[in-house]
Amino acid sequence: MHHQLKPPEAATLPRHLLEAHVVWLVRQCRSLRALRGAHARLLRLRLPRLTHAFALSKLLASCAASAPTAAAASYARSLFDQIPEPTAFCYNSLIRALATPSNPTADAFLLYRRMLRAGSPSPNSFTVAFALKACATVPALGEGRQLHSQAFRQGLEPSPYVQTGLLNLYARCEEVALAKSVFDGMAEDRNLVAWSSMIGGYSRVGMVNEALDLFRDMQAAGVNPDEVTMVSVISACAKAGALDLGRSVHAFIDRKGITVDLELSTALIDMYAKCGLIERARLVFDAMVERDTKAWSAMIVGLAMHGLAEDALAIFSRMLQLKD
DNA sequence: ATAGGGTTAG
Repeated sequence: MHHQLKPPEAATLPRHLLEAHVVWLVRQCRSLRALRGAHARLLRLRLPRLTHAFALSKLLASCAASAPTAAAASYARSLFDQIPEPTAFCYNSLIRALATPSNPTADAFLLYRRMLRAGSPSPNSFTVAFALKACATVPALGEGRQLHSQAFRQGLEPSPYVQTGLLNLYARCEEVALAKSVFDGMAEDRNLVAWSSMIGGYSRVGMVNEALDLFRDMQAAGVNPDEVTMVSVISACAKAGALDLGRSVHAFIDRKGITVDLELSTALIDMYAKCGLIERARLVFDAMVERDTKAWSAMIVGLAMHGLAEDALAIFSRMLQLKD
């Protein structure tokens, strides 16, 4: 009954009901295409001006929360441009949507700067957190450092989302000393994301002992690792070529009931291959319910490293067959 | 009025 709302009815309904309808309609959308469809239907309702702005904001936020693609970014920009007086919420959503891997220029950062220059609306912790994420995606260390000092000046630095955003930015930029100083400053607020990000940073630069020590500290601090944490821990074992350790970490994963998802399976394949247990790598690969290009590649590269060229080519053919 | 951090191969 909700979806049968017609323009003549829309004009007579109270605003909160129209807004509820907008929320309901946007929440149904599972894809950009669906979002565009909802947009078209909302336009036909000829909503009052304020409700229309509300609808555009909701569409924009949903677009920003969808898969970070170039298409989502450009649709988000077009939505933003239709909003007469964008609020901080709108800016935040667009900054979030612009943080795509296919958007190598720091557009999100430029928009943040434009917001600052205009003087209004004022950025909040969401703005900084999304902008930091964009800088981490690029990655853009210089822009991220500017965000850091501005966040400090605006008193937004204490937000845990800003903290983890900074930590992650530095970790992704391989600035482990900077990442560590943010991490140390978090003291009481160190949550799962902060621990995972810091462990990931150490693992990325090959500081495997630091990564593994931190993994132990994390457990001592009573924070339970999840599958994302374990990807970095397994990757540290792979880089160290530490088979015994890798096996015991794998046993830990099973014992704790941590989900071995696509990413963790790929990390395990890589670890077993690098540590010399290609058959265990193959077992993990065979047990996977879905495989992406990285999973196939980890298996193929692993077999190739072990001199199993024919097996590698056989897997490659299987991969090609499944593609079409 | 509405929203949010972390993951892997070569």
